[in-house]
Amino acid sequence: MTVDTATAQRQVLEAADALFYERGVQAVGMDAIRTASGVSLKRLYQLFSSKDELIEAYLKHRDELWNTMLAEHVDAAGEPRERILAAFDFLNDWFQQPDYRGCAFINSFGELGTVSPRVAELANEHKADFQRRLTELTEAAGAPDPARLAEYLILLSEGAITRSAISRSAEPAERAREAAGLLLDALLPS
Amino acid sequence: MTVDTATAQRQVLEAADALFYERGVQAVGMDAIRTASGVSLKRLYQLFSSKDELIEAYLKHRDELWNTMLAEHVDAAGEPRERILAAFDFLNDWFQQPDYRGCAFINSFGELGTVSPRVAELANEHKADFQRRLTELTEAAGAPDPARLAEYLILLSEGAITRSAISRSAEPAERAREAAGLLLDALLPS
DNA sequence: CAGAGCGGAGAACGAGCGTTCTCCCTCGAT
DNA sequence: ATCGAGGGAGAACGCTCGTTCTCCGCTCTG
Repeated sequence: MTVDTATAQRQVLEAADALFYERGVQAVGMDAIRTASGVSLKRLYQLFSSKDELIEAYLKHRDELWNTMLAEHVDAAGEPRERILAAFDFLNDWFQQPDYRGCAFINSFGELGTVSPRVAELANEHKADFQRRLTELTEAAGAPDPARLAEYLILLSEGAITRSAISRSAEPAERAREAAGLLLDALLPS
Repeated sequence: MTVDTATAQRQVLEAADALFYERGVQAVGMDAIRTASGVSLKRLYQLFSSKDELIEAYLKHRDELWNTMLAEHVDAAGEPRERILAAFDFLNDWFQQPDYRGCAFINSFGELGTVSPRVAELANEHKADFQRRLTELTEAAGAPDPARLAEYLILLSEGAITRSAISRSAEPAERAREAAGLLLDALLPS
C-alpha cells in the first residue's frame, strides 16, 4: 500500500517522535522507526536524508506542538494575571500524561549538546521563544520589569518540568503555580 | 607501572566522571575510559564489573561532590536566611565552571531513565536528598510550612540548573537568588 | 635458576548502529 | 503484451560498542 509523500512523512515523524521521546534519540535506531512507521528503509531515507535531519524535524515538531498547547491554555484565560498562571495549568495537564518524560529539548541537549551544535541551538531557541511569550504576558499584566519577572517564571517552569519527570509526579506544577502567584503578588501593581 | 587497587579505582572513576559528564554516558565507550585512565581493559573490568556499575559509581561520586560543595557554601553563611541563599551562590559558582554541562542526574535520566530503573532511582534519591537539606534550612529559618517553601526553592534551583546549561550563561543563578529572596520575604516571619 | 601466576596490550567476538544496495514485484504507458 | 520506473523487503557494508580471550613478559618463591 503506497501513500503520498506528505502522509508518509507524517507517519515517519509521528513514529520517530514517540520513540525518540520515550527512549532518547541515541537509543532509537532507524530500523525501529522504520518498523513503527511501516515505511520501507529506502523510502525513509528519501523522506529524511539522515538521522540528524529526522532529529531536527522531531524537535521542530515538538516545538510547534508545545507552542500550540501553551497558546490554547493562555488564550482560554481572561485577565492578564490569569493568563500568566494558565501557563502552569498547561504544565499540570502535560505532566498528567502517562508517557510524560520531561522536556524533549532538555533531554536531547543532555544527550547531544556537546556534540551537536544544531541540537544545542534548537534547544536554546525553544527556550528563548518561551521567554518571549512569557515576557509578553508580564508586560500585558503591567509588570514594572517584565523581562525579569518572566525569567523568574521560567525558572519555576523549567524546575517543575525536570522535577516532575524525575519524581514521576504532577505535583510540581501546582507548587510552581503557587510560587508564581506569590511572585506576581510581589511584583505586579495591585 | 602497577598501582594499588584503590588508586586505580580512583583514576578510572575520575576519567569516567569527566567523560560521562562531558559527552553523556551512552556516547562514551569503555575504551575511551581505558585510554583516559591509563589502566588496562582487563584491570578495568576487575575494578568495575560492567559499564552499568561504572555509571552507578559515577553518579554516586557526583552526589558526594555536590553535597560537599553545597555544605561548604551553606556552612560559610551565618544567619538562617543567608544560609538558604547560600545555596544559590553555590549554583552561581558551579555555573561559572567552563565545563559546566547541567546536572549529571538530569542528563543521565534523560538518556537512560526509561531503560535503567537504577539510574532513575539514583536521580530521584539525589533530588530527594537536596529537598531534605533545603527543608532543614527553611525549618531553621522558622518557615511556617518548611516543606512547601523548600519545594519552591528547589523549583528555582532546578530551573536555574537547566536554563544555565542551555543558555550557556551563569545569569540564571542570580535571577534564581533574587526570586528566592522575594519568596523568603513573603513566607518567612519578619 | 625454574616455574607459576599476575598484569599489560590489544586482538577477537557477537551484536547493533546508520546507510546503501540488490532483488523482485507491481503497475501504468505504448 | 512488453517495457521500464518505482517501491517494498531486507541483505550487506563498514563501523563502534561492551565484553572476553590470547599472548607475552615480569616478578616472586623454592
